[in-house]
Amino acid sequence: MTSAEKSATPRYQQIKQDLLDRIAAKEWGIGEAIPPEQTLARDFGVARMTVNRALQELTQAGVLVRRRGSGTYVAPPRVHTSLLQIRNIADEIAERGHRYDSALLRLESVPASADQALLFGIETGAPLFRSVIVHRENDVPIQVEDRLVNPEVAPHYLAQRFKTQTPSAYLSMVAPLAGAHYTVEARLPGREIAAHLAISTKDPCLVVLRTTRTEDRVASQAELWHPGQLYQLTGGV
Amino acid sequence: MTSAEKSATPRYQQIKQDLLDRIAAKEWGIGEAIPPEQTLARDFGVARMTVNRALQELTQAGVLVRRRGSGTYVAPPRVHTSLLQIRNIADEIAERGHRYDSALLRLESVPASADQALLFGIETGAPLFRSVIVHRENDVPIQVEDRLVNPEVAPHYLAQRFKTQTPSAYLSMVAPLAGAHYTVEARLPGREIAAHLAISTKDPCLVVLRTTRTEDRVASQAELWHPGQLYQLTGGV
DNA sequence: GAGTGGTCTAGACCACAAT
DNA sequence: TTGTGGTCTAGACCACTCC
Repeated sequence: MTSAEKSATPRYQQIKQDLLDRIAAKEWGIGEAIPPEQTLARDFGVARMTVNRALQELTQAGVLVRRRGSGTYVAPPRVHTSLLQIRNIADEIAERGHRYDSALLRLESVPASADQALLFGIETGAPLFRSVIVHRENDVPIQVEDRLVNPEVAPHYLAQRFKTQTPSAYLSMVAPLAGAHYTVEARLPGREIAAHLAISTKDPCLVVLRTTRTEDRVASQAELWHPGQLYQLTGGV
Repeated sequence: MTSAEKSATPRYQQIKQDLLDRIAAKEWGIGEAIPPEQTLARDFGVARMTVNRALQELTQAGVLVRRRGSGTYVAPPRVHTSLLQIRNIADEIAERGHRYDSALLRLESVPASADQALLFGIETGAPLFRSVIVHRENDVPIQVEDRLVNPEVAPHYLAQRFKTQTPSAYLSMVAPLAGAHYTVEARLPGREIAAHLAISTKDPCLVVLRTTRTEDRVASQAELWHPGQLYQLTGGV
């Protein structure tokens, strides 16, 4: 290798990314075989074990399917249970034939706490954008969305008004989102959330914590608070 | 290598299992360091890369935490479930390296209400089987499972004891399950559920309502109650 | 039999943490 | 400086699939 250059990202990561890009570009269709390890190793100029690691991880992630003695294939897109298909709340309400509206309660820049800094990969105290919005269905509050946004991903976030477009729609417009991670739990609301939802602090809420990422960093973290009785996540297999 | 013996399971898998067992046996406590790769490689009599793979996978599974330059540590227990899969709670707990046990609280035949009759496609007042089980992880109640079962699908349901096999495992054994439907909501537990979960009636619970079907009818409907703070559903895209 | 993935080796150099 | 994990190499043998 002539190169003295140090790439920050390991070789197998680069290979994963390259393969992901080429799959996204439909270089290989669903169910189609990608080149064997030997070939990829030669093409990328690495040892077979390095390609193997990239392929193993993509397989574990459900992107590829491997069959010993046969080959490596592009996996069919995973059908996310609709439990996961947490949709744009405005669309969802419109689909029910109801009236949707929202109110922007906060839109500000806040210094990152240590935890937040770690999550977003920025320095503690560095600015993060924050929006708090209440979403209503037929005038009934149905979700309070408390969102932190990475300024590097959406530098003009604070200039939005979020009347015609939800933050999540805006974000997916300005930055291609590569993935999301969810947690769902039951919690009691604080005073402020309870007030916005027009419920008591003793009424249980369904809280969806959602982290979205672009290719290389965390774009946004949202806490979605719903009255437990009014809101349900549903899905099937 | 003198050995001609073929172990069906690969070496790194055996190493993973061995480490899981030793963690379960509290050979190393939470946050404590396990021996470095070098040492493990010597002890197991394998190359460092083989130990490395075992440790990588346990790290990815959340069992270990690794810090470059420092060491490998036993991760704090997670209490998570994938939204994506219908998993057996016993397996899930075992996978975390924890101790699972359960208690059968009720096992009876009940007359179907009108709603239930409609759901199961039987006549109102016709018998339905019902079981109530509390599932525990390291002696902490983590789920109360209140389940109704279609007697036509599992006629011998009441003869089970559900000690070594959960109802869901039993059902998928006696009847091929064709699909499932979920609802998740936040609710306050009634007196009985709260007692079984050892929480207060004011503590919010995450309730998963799950209906499973065979090819042609509803096999079972379950209410799975979890303490809101202890239990989270997680998923990603 | 040829080609594929699954696993394993015995080294190596590096970045980073602890000291 | 020493020890740790992170990565990579250039081979190897095997089980399996496909022809």
